[in-house]
Amino acid sequence: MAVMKYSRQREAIKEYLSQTIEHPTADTVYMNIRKQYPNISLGTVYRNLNLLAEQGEILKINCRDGSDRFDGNPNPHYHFICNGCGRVFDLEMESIDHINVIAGEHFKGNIEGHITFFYGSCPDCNQ
Amino acid sequence: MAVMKYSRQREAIKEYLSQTIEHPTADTVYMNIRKQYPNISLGTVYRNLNLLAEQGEILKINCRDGSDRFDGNPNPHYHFICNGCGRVFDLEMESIDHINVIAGEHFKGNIEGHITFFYGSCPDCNQ
DNA sequence: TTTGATGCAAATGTTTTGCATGCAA
DNA sequence: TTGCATGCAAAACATTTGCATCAAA
Repeated sequence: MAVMKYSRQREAIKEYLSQTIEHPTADTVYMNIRKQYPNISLGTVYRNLNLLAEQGEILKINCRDGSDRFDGNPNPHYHFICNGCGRVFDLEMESIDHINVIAGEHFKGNIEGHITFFYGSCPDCNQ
Repeated sequence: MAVMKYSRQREAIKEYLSQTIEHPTADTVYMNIRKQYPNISLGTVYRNLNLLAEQGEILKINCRDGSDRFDGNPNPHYHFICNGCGRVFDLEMESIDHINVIAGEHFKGNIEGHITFFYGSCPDCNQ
C-alpha cells in the first residue's frame, strides 16, 4: 500500500471521531466536517473513513440499520444498539472470546473471531 | 397486518430455501426461481423474502459482505462466514445466551438479545 | 367482487469511482 | 517534480416502491 500523505481533511475526520461519543454515519461525519471545511466532498469522507478503518485507527460498525457507523475508539469492544432510538452505545464488559471455542467444538473449519452486537432498550428508552 | 393470500411464487421461494444448504442472496434466489417462473420480478422476490422473514418462516442474515442472505431454517442458530470463499455455514453449538448477562453487568439499559456471527476459514479453505 | 400479489420500471439510499486539479513531500 | 488526496459528478449496488393488472378467496 502506498504511503499516506498528510491531509487536513483526514485529520479533521479523525479529530471529530475521537471527541464524540456518538457513533456517527458517514453522512453525519460529512455534515460535521463541512462546518470546518465547507468544500469537503462526501467521497473524500468515505475514502478517509475506509482508509482509517483499514489502518486500524477507527472502527467501522455494520449495525445494519441501513448505513455503517464509525467509532473513534479503535480498541476492540462491544456495542449495544437501542431498538427504540437507534443510538449505538459502547459496552464495558469482560471478554467473551471463549465463545469462539464453543463455536468450534463441532466445526471442522478454523474459527478466528466473531462479530457481536447486543440490542434492547437503552436507559433513556427503557420504560 | 393483512392476511396473506396464497401465491405460487412465494411457495416456490419457500420451497427453494428449504432445500438448499447455501445461504443465498436475494439475487441468487431470483436467478433460481426464474428457472421455474421466468417472469417473476426481483421486486416480488424481495417482497416475499421480507414477508417470510417477518413471519418467522425464514431467517434474514446481515453478514454485511454487501448484500443480505437468507436461510430457510427459521430456528435460531449461529453462522460462520468463511474469509476465503465467502460461503456461509450453519454452526451446531450450545447456547451462548449467557453473554447477554455478561454484557448487562455494567450497562443500565435492558439487553434483550445479541447478533453474532463467527468468521475464519472453512474446512475447504483451511490450508 | 374484493383485495392482496405480481411484473415492470422508476426511485431510493448508500457507497464507490473516474478524472482533472490541488497539495504534501 | 512526483504522486497521493481532493472535489465533483457520475456510476454502481442493493433494495424499495408506485401503479396498473392479475388472481386468490
